[in-house]
Amino acid sequence: DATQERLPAAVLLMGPTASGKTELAVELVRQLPLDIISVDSAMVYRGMDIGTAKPDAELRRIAPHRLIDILDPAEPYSAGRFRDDAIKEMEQIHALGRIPLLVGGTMLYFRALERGFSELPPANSEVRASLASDARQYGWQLMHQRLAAVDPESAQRIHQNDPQRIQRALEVYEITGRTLSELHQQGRQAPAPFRFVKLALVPADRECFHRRIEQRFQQMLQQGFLNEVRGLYERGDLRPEMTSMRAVGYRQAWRHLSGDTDENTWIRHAVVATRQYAKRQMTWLRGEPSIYVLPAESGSILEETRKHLISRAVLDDLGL
RNA sequence: GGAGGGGUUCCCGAGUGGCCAAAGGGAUCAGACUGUAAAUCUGACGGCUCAGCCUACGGAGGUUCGAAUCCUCCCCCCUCCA
Repeated sequence: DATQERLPAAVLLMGPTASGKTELAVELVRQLPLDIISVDSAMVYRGMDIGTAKPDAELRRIAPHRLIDILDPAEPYSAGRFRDDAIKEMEQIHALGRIPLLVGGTMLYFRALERGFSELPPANSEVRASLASDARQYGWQLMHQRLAAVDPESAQRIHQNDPQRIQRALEVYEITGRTLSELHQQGRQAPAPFRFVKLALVPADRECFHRRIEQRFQQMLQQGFLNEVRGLYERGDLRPEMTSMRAVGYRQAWRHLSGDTDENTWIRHAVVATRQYAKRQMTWLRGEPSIYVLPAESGSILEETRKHLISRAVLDDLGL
């Protein structure tokens, strides 16, 4: 832990959607030598602004966000790529004599940064396509059995109704000739070479929070969210199964635009999906070790956060 | 006024004498999470002093060993005819 202490600090600000992360981050940046890196699997996409609650141009002039708008929605992104990108950005920020502030809600990305992954091959679209086509023919139950034959350990861990994970496990085996469980046993990448100070914005009152989610969605609609998605829809090259178009809100709007749902229905579904997403994020947060929890509704969050950062000696390595 | 259809657990909706605290779906809650993660999946889901008991299928009675299911009356909703 002594070596750990010598590492430069990096601040992680986590929290479910609609908990006020961006606001807090921007305020912190105004007062402290922090530079923001976004930890968000949807904000990476250009042209997905309203539905991702991306900070607007003015906010970003005051508080630049890295890893926002780095991809076209037709391109895939992944946790692995995020890890590489984020470490690069963190090192750059450190080299400038500043401290990285990683803000977002994509919990797997935080996890990837802190704990790393095992040596696994990245996604391979051909292999995935061929597995998907097998699955269409035989059903995922049989695919799960196929997995059990080569990698019983993973098959036991992965539920037979979980197509995404079955596919991934089979993909890894097909590409490497080695099983996922075998590769897991060989350990993980090193954590990013930083000392993480973790903050979480967690809503204390669930009912209030749900109301807030609903209101925020209504706001997005007023800002023209549906038109934003219509623009993407009409490009013609995007498809609903792309990672970008599977994002909450976009997915439901897409279905509406293709005529599957009426206005009331898609809006209702989008709000529900947002709540459910937020709940999953909070499940991650509860299990997160050594995290400093701030009730999202509290009025003095900013002050409290500052004090905590100072007490954790975040600013010490800059000699502040 | 007449002829039909209907009122089921938070919502939608199946159930037509016992196997019904009641299919299925949704919501909600809880959980999992190693390169798709705003994804994908799992569990719980009337209450309790929990191998049992209590409350519950619009209301009140009745038939029956036994009713969400059958009968009577009442209340409410929908469609059509007048």
